[in-house]
Amino acid sequence: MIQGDLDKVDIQILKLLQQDASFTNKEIALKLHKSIATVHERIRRLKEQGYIKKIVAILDRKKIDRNLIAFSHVLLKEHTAATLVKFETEVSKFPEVMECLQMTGAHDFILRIATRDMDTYHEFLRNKLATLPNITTVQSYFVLSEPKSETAYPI
Amino acid sequence: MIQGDLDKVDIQILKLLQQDASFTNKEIALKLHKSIATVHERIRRLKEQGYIKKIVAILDRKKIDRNLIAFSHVLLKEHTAATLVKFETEVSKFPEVMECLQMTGAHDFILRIATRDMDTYHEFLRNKLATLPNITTVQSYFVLSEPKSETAYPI
DNA sequence: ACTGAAAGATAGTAGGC
DNA sequence: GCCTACTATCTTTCAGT
Repeated sequence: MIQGDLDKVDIQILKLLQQDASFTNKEIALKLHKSIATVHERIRRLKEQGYIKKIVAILDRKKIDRNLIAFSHVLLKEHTAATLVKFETEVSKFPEVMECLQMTGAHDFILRIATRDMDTYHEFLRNKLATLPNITTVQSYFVLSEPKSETAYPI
Repeated sequence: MIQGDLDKVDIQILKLLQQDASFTNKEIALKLHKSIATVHERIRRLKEQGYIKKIVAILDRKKIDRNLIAFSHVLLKEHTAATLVKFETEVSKFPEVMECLQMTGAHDFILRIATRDMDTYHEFLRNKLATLPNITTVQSYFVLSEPKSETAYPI
């Protein structure tokens, strides 16, 4: 199944809404040379069918005092199904963990951790992450700069 | 400066909009026990002052046929200012590159690459990424599963 | 700062092509 | 699948506290 049953107009709508979901139906209708009702119906369907998962606000993390982003590469001791699920469940409960990704290769999981600063990260590591059972190692890398940061998928 | 000049109500609004930006002012006003006009004015200010950078639609990547997410760890030959900027600029032009992060530690950059499948990634690597000057090595890791995936910062 | 109410714009619905 | 037209709801503004 390639691109489900999306036509050109659907793709254009998704492209626009990925960039800016505060476009009105009227604005989109103008850009795509369709009526407002058509655009409305398309978007309703794209939401209903799950192409659009949610509409969210993206904040400026520096302004809300989340200056440090860490990528923590985690290696576990065992890889039983139960161990993996347990780790995923527990680590997902920490609000500092924005992403938990199970990976191929040298590490089991990559975590994206947002904290105020290095001290706060250190605290998180010692008092939260490192207390989980079954962890072998955690290697921490930190974001120096973000030349590109997109939520939009190429379509 | 801790949390700029945001009060409790601002924080609550940001929390809500990070989770779901399609809440109406009325819904937010009800939740926070404020008037619609107050909520409206708060949100206007939060946008104007840059706390809210943008409102976007988050798509289901599997539905739009972006099944493979790769993290590509890139090491450059030189680290002159010109070299770094050149790399950042060029790599940011590729639509497959959703994120380009300069990192501390063993690698210079981590790239988040979204492609249809392994073949498409391989193609991207050979024909696009690996053609950039000054690259020493690219190590590719792939996402097996996403137990947690959030755009919302903890606040 | 916050509020209620008015005015204007938008989302959402219905019926027909 | 697309449209026009209508209604409900929401955003936005503003005078008043």
